[in-house]
Amino acid sequence: MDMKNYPIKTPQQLGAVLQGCRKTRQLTQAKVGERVGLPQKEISKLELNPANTSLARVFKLLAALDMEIVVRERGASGNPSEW
Amino acid sequence: MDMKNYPIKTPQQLGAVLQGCRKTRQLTQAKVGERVGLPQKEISKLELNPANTSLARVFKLLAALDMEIVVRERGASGNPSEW
DNA sequence: GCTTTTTATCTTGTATAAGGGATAAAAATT
DNA sequence: AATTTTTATCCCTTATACAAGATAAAAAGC
Repeated sequence: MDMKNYPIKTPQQLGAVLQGCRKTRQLTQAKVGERVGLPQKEISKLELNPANTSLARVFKLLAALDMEIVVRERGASGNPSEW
Repeated sequence: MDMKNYPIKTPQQLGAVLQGCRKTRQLTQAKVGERVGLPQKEISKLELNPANTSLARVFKLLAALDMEIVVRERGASGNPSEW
């Protein structure tokens, strides 16, 4: 399952995708944490249980991974139900 | 400027896009708040100053607007520098 | 199997977001 | 321009995310 262009509807899905991106880049939680100024445990929490983490934090992580997001209507191309 | 497929790199950009989606649907902050079980003022804050709002809240709002997000590498198609 | 690395989970203290309630300010409608 | 609707901003209390520090648990490497 490709992480790319995967439609995300829940915090947990986002956490999983961020974890995938980090692994793709061969980075440890500690390394990423350094980049964004967070302790390793916070990266862990963000990947596993991100529901209550702040947007600021998420966007910092996205930047560190050279990623961005796009908002679109549900059911647009890439929807699993069409795969 | 079209909200659709607009690359988002900051919480504020996301807030603005969410506001745009809401207006497109002709919904007031109060109406949207009803849908997601939040008072109007919280919607206001989320649109204007979303940095410290939680993912859970954002995804609730996305659902109420029938939207989803996608994560992708920066500089992918749709990047303003290519427009 | 043992060691090292990586990730997950505790505790405690502190800062701040959330939410009710109220209201000011701004925009829209007539 | 007056009224109604919509949005932004106060106060106050409560709940909880955050952070540091420590450590357990799991994975990877030898």
